[in-house]
Amino acid sequence: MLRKLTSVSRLSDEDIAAVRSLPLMPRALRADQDLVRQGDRPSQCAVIVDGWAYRWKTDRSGKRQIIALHIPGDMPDLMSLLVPVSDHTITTLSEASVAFIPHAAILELLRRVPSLAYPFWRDTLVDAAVFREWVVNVGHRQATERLAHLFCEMWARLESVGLVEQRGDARTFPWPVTQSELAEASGLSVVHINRTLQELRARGLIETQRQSMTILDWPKLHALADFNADYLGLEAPCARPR
Amino acid sequence: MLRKLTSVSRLSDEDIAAVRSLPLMPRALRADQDLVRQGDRPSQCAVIVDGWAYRWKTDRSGKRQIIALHIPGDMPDLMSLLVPVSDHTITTLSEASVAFIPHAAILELLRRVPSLAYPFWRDTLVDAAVFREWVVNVGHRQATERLAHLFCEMWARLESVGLVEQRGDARTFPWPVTQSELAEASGLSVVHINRTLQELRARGLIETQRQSMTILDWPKLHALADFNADYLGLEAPCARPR
DNA sequence: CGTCATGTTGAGCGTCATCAACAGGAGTGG
DNA sequence: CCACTCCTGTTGATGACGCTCAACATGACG
Repeated sequence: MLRKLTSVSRLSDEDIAAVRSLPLMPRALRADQDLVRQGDRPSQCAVIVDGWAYRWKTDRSGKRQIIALHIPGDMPDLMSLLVPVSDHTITTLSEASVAFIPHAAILELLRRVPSLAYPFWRDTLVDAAVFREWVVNVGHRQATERLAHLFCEMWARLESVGLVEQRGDARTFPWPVTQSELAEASGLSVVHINRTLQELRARGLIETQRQSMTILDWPKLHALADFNADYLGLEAPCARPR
Repeated sequence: MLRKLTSVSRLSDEDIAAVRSLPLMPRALRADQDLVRQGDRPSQCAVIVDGWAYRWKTDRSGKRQIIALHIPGDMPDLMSLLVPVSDHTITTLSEASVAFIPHAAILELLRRVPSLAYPFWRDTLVDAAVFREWVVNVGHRQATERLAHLFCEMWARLESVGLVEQRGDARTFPWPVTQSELAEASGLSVVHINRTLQELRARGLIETQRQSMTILDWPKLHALADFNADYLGLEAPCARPR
């Protein structure tokens, strides 16, 4: 599982072994548990091994905005290594198993093998690219396109870690996200999410099952969303310097 | 000017000298010139010495979404060091002077002084934090609060590089952003921007001059925006590892 | 069998987009 | 110096997209 960490990030060589040597503190979590709270000063980073998590902020009025969804292989608080105080909360979306790695161990590793900083750094850059795309998404796409884009993104990310299933044209993947969480992630109301999902279903683009989602017509969904996966940095794992 | 690069980023010591030794290729640009285009593979990073720039993406229909505003001291395409292909375009907003630094020189510097990677890395993390806040901003704030938040953010960033002027309660700073650019940055229409600005002026919160803006009532604007500057990582420059 | 979380539907209304027109200033060329 | 154009800001009218409130349906779970 942890191999994803590096393979998703980008190519590496025998320092995969070095990364593997990092001490992992595995932990099983139920849904809706906080990994990191806003204002915390974590002393370790979390790697999601199984299950989903999300990051969110809240405003004065108490309404939440989900700013990122995280799937197995992600290190949602890698930033805590360098930015001491977290500016948001990270919560499990489903049952999840998470491995914690002490900051000290990572820093020590980077001291021994300085060039390993690049893959981690690049991971945070891809993270930032995803945020940029979310700005575009919530900034000026209509509800249907907005959801379509989100589904395309999540499909692409899940696909890169082998968590999708393709049968004919249908692409199925786990989807533990409720409509109200989807509303908080997309900046729409629950009611409107509901109707927009119905529209996407009626147009034959997607299908939802209990805890999973199926994209029935990828070309159309893709076109509707105006989706371009480049920003995910998945296809061109960068030859890292040094 | 370049001292801002490190001072804004975070504390450093005598390797400021090392950073200073980087070869700079200064260039004067007029407004509306592209620094980097979507799809480019830059071989150098840009540091904004004077003037403003912005990053944007466009969708199929041709409408632009501005995803970031950049001010003197920023390195808007630092990411190009590790992510070869740019997923967006960077354009000058005003007349600007920009210094370019070859990737090779930065990589060489980091090879000599590996721990210098941390300040640069942290810079990209703060960048990402700003994107997260933009997601919240365009995701679920109303027009007036959205603009108020943007003004607070830009004030805070400009203040940190000494580009604001305070006379009594009034805080004045350069503002080369037209209303239609503001619309593209905030995901609102030009017309609505215009009316929202009028409202902010009518409520005595801000005042706009030709190329500058004045915050007349910071407490009220701040409260309206629900602004919390923590995410900018300015007050707690992190003691860097190693 | 009740409770709770989630999903679904309807009605009414508000925020904000769109379309259109116009005003003022800056720069340009005659 | 005077059109002229272009860019920016401003205003009005109209309506759509999406929100809110409210009620109800469904399944999971104890």
